Amino acid sequence: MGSRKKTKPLMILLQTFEGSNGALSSVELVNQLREKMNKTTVYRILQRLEEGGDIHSFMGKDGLKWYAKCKGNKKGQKMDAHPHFQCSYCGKVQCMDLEISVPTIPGYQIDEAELLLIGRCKNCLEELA
Amino acid sequence: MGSRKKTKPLMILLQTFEGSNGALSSVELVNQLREKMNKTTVYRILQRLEEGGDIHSFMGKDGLKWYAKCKGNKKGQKMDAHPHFQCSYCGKVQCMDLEISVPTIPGYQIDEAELLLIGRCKNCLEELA
DNA sequence: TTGTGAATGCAACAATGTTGCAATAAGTTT
DNA sequence: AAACTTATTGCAACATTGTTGCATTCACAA
Repeated sequence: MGSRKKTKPLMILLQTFEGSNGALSSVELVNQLREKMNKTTVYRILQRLEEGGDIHSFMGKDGLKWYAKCKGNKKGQKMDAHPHFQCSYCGKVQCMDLEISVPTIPGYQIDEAELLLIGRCKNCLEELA
Repeated sequence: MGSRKKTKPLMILLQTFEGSNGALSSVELVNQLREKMNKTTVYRILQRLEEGGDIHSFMGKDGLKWYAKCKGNKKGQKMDAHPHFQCSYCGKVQCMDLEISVPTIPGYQIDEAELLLIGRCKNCLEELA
C-alpha cells in the first residue's frame, strides 16, 4: 500500500488552472510550479494543452502570454471568442463570459479574434471607493 | 546653403510610419533603423510618441509589440478602438478602418479595448487563388 | 527483461526590452 | 559669446521571457 503513482506534470498544471478563477500568465505558472517542474516543461505542457484545446492563450497588454482553461467550447474549435479583461492596476486577467461580435472584412479570412479590455477591475474599483 | 540641420531621430521614426501602410513591429523598426540610431533610442522615442498620442501600440499574436500611426483620433483620447488584423501566413499587421463595439461590464471600468483579428490577409489569399 | 518512444530536466542560447551612465546636442541665462 | 542647464542619444550591461539540443528518466509494450 501507499505506493501511489507520482502525479504527472501535466496533471499538476491542469489542477493549477482549476484552482484559479482568472487567467494565468506564463510567468505566474513558471514561478508557482518552480519546485515541481522545470520551466521548459511548463512551456511544453502549455503548448500541448493549447494544441489539444484544453486551454487557450492570448497576449496581455503587459507583453506576457496568458493562459486560461477553455470552458464550453469543444476542442479544436477556435472561434468561441470571449473577451479578456486586464486590470491595469492589479495586473490580473480574467475571461469575460460574453459573446463578442467579430466583424467581417471583405477579402480577408478571419480565423480567430481576441478582444482585450483594459481598465480597472471590480476589486480595484471597490478598494478605491 | 546646404548646411541643413541633421534630421532628428524622432522625425526619422515618424517618417518611417508615413512610408508604411501597415503597422510596424518593434523588431522591424529596430532593424530598419539600425544604422540611423540605437535601439534604445528607438524604444524611447516610441514611448514618447505613444504618450504623446501620435502612435498607438498593441500586442500581436506573435508576442511582439506593434505600432501604428494614429489617424483620426486626437491626442490622449484612448477609445478610438479599431481592430487590428494579423495575417498568420505573412505575419503582417494592419489597422482596420472599422469601429468596434466595446462591451460594457457591470462593476468594471473599461478604459481601452484591443481587438486583434487573426487569419489570412488579402494578399496571401490572392496568392493562393 | 528488454526495447522503444515519450516526457522531463538541465544548461545554454536567443530575442525582446530596460537601465545606468557617460557623451553630446540644444536651449537659456548672464 | 561663454557658461550653465536640460534633454537627447549611444553604448554596454543587464533582465526577462521563451526556445533548443541533448542526456536522462519514465511509461508502456513486446
